[in-house]
Amino acid sequence: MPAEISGLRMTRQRWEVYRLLMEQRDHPTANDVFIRIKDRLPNISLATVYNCLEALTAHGIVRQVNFDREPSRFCPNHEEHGHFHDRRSGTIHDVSFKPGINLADVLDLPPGTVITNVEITLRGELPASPIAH
Amino acid sequence: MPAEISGLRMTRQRWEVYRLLMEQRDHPTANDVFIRIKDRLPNISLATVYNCLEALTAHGIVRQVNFDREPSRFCPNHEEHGHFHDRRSGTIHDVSFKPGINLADVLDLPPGTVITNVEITLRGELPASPIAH
DNA sequence: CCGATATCAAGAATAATTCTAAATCCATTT
DNA sequence: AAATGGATTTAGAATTATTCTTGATATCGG
Repeated sequence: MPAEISGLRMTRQRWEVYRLLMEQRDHPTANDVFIRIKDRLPNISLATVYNCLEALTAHGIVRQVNFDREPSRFCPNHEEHGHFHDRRSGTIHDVSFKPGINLADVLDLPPGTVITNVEITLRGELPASPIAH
Repeated sequence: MPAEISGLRMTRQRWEVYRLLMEQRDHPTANDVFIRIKDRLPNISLATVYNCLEALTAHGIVRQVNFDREPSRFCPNHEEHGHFHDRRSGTIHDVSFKPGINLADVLDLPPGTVITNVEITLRGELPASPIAH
């Protein structure tokens, strides 16, 4: 366990939360993390999971993703990306821009606008997998 | 008051909620609507405001907009557009794509993906108004 | 006008998240 | 190593936006 990541001192709990997000990249909720992490930290509390996720988020180590008013989900992907929620499977997928595309270039914003944060969420259906039939 | 809009039967309450959203396009929350609408409907309940907003949303007459986990906001703008939250003033502005830009063209999605819903939210700072100095 | 159905109102219930207070941990100094 | 002080963890209470429940009220077709 590193002593710190991005200036955030690592504790056992923060490290295990971070590790779980890195290993299970399906955008779990705080409660999902709480349930899954009990293998390794049987005594952790839900409040601590929230604390850890908040600390990791505040330091830019993980990203909080919201779909409408559903429970927040968390992912450790640093690339600028959006999220696609597949109605059919209920799974969430990272979506990036096509190479060379810059968000500021496609949006109609006054010149000089500073964008500090972007959230793009999509819902729909992915095509049936070409491998699957 | 029309008998219905987009297949939704208009009631006094729904009509006033709708009218308020059309007239005050600053993306109010349900509670904002509740407070503002008391002039016209002193006996309306917050639950009814929620009911009306839900009915209007379900019929595509207004749109529910979420910023992180803040209270939902509502707007009657039907154009495909995103929302920019200006940190300096706290105001929310509609943002559209530049003419000719199609979201599906700039995102890296598998061919055949069906997008049913898009939400784009931005945070940042608008430039100081060029008129203002 | 009458009955069926939809809507409204008031307050209780829900659920995600945050807060509180006490216990514990950890790094540093004595 | 013990003491100190600050950060972290824990458990449970509190908060808050929203939804649900129930009974009352309004509305529509006949």
